[in-house]
Amino acid sequence: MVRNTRQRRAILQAIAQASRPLRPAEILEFGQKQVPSLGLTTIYRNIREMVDEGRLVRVEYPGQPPLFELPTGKSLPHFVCRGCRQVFYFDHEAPDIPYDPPGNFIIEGQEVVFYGHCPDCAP
Amino acid sequence: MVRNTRQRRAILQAIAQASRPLRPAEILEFGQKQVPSLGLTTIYRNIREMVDEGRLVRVEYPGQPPLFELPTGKSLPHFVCRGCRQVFYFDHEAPDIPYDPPGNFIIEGQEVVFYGHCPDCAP
DNA sequence: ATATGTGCAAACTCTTTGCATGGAG
DNA sequence: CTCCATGCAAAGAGTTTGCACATAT
Repeated sequence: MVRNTRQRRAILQAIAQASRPLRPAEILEFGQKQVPSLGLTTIYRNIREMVDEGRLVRVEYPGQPPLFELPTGKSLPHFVCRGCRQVFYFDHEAPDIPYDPPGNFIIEGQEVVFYGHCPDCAP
Repeated sequence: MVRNTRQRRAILQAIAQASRPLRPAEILEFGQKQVPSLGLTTIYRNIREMVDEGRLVRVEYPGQPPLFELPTGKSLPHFVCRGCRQVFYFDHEAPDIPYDPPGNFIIEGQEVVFYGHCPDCAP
């Protein structure tokens, strides 16, 4: 039984209104404008549940703490620049790779990371 | 001036002998078989330098602390088990993905991560 | 009424930093 | 003999947990 609390509404609203993925501390900051008593613990507990339910997506950038955003629906390949180390999303989906796994490994999904140089860091 | 210490040799040897990327705590565990006094601080300081020099590669998977491995030259696909969360290497190279990058991005390499269940965690 | 959700403080994990000692060159 | 490297302890980020109180249903 999932309860519809002020806190949960504030958390989702904060993420929905942002134009970029947010850190937990940022969700707290924005959420407290709706519910001033909101605590970090509640943020963590709720984003964890929401990620498990698929209502939220965790985004990881190398060497940084994770960010959270609403699901976009597609799994876009990302690109790590060897110059500035920034991470970019490519906006077209990458084709699946045909791969025959050894032993009894069961492949259920895949992710592709491209490395190279972004336009600003072109060698 | 980089010094060739027992500790550095132990760290590199631990990583070289492993059949999978290691966490800093695992590097410590294996390295202490060579140099019992080896400390975690030394691990962190050295892997950071080695990564900067390109003698070591940092591998990041969502929701996990980073792992470290030697540069392979070829891109062996990694496999992350959704059960035990361990990371495995697959020993055959994955075929390159034909992908046309947007704008002026230059793709120099790629890495593929498969997700699923390993033999021990088969559902 | 009742069980789930919240908020505080404390615990925990991973990583970095300060500083005196150790050892490679 | 000089410095760089090491190891300890402590500090720092980010995250999780224990527990009493609040509140949605």
